[in-house]
Amino acid sequence: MNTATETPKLRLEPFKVACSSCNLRELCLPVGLKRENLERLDDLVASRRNVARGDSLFRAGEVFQSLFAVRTGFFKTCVSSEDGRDQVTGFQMAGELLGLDGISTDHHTCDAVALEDSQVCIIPFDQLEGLSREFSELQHQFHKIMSREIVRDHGVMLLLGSMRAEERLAAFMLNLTQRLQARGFSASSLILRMTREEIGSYLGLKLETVSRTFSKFQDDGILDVKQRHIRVLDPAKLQGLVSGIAC
Amino acid sequence: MNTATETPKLRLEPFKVACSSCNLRELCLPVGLKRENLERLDDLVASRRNVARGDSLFRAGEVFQSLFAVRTGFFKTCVSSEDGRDQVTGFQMAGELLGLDGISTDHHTCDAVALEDSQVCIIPFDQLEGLSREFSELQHQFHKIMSREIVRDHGVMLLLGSMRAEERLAAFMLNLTQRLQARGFSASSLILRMTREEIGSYLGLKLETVSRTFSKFQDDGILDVKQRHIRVLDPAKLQGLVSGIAC
DNA sequence: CGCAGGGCTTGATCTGGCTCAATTCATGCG
DNA sequence: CGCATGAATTGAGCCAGATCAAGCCCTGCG
Repeated sequence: MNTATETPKLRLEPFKVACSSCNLRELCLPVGLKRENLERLDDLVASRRNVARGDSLFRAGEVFQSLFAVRTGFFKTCVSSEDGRDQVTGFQMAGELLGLDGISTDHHTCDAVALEDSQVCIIPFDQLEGLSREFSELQHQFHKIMSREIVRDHGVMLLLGSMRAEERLAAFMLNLTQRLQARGFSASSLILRMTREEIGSYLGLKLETVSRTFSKFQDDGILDVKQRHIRVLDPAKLQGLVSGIAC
Repeated sequence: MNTATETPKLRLEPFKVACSSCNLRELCLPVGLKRENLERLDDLVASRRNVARGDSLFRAGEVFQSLFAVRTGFFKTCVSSEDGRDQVTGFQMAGELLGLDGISTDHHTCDAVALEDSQVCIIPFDQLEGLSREFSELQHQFHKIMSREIVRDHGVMLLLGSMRAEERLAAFMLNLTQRLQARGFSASSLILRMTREEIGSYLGLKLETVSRTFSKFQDDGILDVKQRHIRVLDPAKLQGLVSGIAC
């Protein structure tokens, strides 16, 4: 059926993508690993899992066994309180790790939900601990990743604890574009994978406030907003808002 | 001068407190360590540092070299944004670790300030990584501690993102009493080491709101508040507020 | 194609927590 | 001891963002 568009096979490509040849290796767990140790990591991170949009990768309460590295797609994580309140704690894109919260009690403490069809690499945690006892670079990189998550969380606390709606959304958009840029995407044009309500939950705002603030940024010539299609027209003004300039 | 109250010296006590004989070892880094490995940890955590009330243990921007375990006293950590906004990200008491944020960039990203005269154990981080490559129990316990910090941060995000002032203060008081209780203190009577402003910063509220909410809890018979002396009269009502009951 | 339903926008109104301000209280210091 | 100073309380008024409500847009499905 597909013969007309058959791709040329110049060399034998491994069917699965290994860490050692993954284009995310400079963002993900393998950072700083030597060639030979990278191959040991390949053995460990041997399997992958597809998660369809809307499905959850894991849920709070489930037993924790593995970390997951996002290969493609986009996730949100959310915690919920006893009385059903829900809080989005983060959005994860390619190269970012999911499941770190589960180490503390051997059970996941949040839900991870795919916001588009996604694929993750499965990293069995006991094996990761084993390998990181052998390679100090892997050990250190893993510690850095956990620490980075803590630092990120502190930043979100600062945002939630002391910023106004406009500043929160500006900080959010800036963070998103920076992370997309680090992955080779345009810093000025993007498609939001999450709803206004999910953004609102993350930023401690109601969806109407998020929507209104987007509209205001549009009026101010900072963004061009067409539903989930966003164009950043004036990144300097966004930065200014976050820094408290243009109060 | 003190001869009348001289304590009997039945056996030779080491002058310094070692991890292996520390009464916090069930809360701190040594959890799960075997006897013989504990002694290796003693060598690593060999020195301590006194921090007077109001002084900082470290500041954002300083080079990160060591973690610190609170031995006695009480700390706050706070991050600040470019424009000088300040956010308290946590309060730390005996047995809790400070400095985890520094691993990610080799520089501290927050200030740690003693809220009363305190003493910390110094844990050189490269040595900790070395030892945790030898002992998987130490490695795992350290990972659990980092993960627990992430889980705690997510809880704070939930609080900041979706709770009302009363619920926030109730959650805060409950958390504080539980941690004090785990350390052998009364769960019903405590002295706050921080100001209303610091509580407010942590909870995303203004100091006046914190003060008013304390007064309301007093009126409702939930707490007895005399400045920084707090008596918990009705822990069930506190719990109810957090759980969204008694709306 | 038409319609259902979820997501988004926008308007009107309300309110919890903020701001500003005045006192009181506790503590440490000359 | 008395005073200075920072911390806490309390009141009055206000406003950013929540809530309630209506309508629009886009997508997918029968």
